[in-house]
Amino acid sequence: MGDTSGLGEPTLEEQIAAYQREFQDLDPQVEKIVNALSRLNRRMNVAYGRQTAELGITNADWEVLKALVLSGAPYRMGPGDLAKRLGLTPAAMTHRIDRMVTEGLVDRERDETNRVRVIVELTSAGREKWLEAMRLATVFEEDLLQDLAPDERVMLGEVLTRLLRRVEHAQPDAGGRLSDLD
Amino acid sequence: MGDTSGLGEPTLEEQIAAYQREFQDLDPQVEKIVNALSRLNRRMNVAYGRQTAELGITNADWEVLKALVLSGAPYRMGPGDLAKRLGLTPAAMTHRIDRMVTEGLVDRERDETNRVRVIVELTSAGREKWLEAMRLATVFEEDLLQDLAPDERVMLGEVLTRLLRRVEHAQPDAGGRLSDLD
DNA sequence: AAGCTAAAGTTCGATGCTAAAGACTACATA
DNA sequence: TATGTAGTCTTTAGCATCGAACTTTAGCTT
Repeated sequence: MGDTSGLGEPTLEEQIAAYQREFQDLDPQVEKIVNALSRLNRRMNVAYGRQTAELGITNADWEVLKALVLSGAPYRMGPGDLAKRLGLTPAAMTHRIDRMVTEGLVDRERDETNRVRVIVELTSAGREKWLEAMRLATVFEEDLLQDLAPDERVMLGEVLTRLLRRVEHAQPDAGGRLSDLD
Repeated sequence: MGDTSGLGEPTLEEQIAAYQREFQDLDPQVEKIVNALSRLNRRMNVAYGRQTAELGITNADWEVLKALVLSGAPYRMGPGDLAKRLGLTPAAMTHRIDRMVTEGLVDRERDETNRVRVIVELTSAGREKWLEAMRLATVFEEDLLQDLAPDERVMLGEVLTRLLRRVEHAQPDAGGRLSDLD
């Protein structure tokens, strides 16, 4: 008992209560924050996934496009750098690029100055896809934060970056195999 | 150039600047919050992954143990319910349970009252693993929030649950195939 | 009671990932 | 110039996942 919707997921409050029932020495305030962060992130990823699907690409594609665009003009990176940036193995990057080349989102060519290197370059179609995805994403994000007053937004941003600084300092960029960048 | 550490990841500030450079009509405040949320979550998952690895289990195992424990004594669920709870297909659940049975974390038996059903039950070893994982997790979580004053914690919890309520109301539990529960 | 329908779980084929091995290129050194 | 060495990408083998087909069981319907 206690499950609100069928079995999909208990409410956050129910879940915290269950944690307290099964584990002593638990700070409900901490658990509330941490679990809300996780859930929020999952919901955001679901939303992004819907939007990219709507555009005919995958979240995986979107990540690559994002990395290329954010690298700045002329929107070129090597597969190895892309892999590091996205937290993938180079092997996975090879296949991902294979697919994206056939989809026309990026071009792959050999670096003529160093023929062991490969250059992945954003196509104009790829850049356009990224822009469309960004338009959808920003609408969703603005809607998500709609209920927050301006000063709450400032405060939230400040607190989150403080947490981030703490955890990034603690684990100074260990090759985190847990994708889902930014 | 702007990249702080090799290529692993730009700082949050650098990234926001890149977004603004490549995309007009962007609210940096919103983007800061959203990107901080994503990064924070990824770092947390990396940390949890290290801890579970330390205990000789995977994050996948941990999710299943969590669902079983939080379901309350006698810590039994069907594979289908577990799959819904974790956002997996029943097929994936079958294999995951196979592995966890051989690891001694759960037992699998047929339901005698309805022989098409299967019951997955937490073993005492499984419960003990979950408790150990929780001990590690709570230490990490408390450390993460260490710099937050009590009133900041209250505020953060309140704001996050407000965001969560908004997004959960918007997508009322669509079978989000994006794992990483709670 | 026989057969239909729905539900639960497993099996099958394909995809994407990792880790490790392999192939190729550039650069340094002798 | 020959060769070792490091770096970059690709290939291979193994594993987890998904979507869909399949098997088994329970409960209805007639």
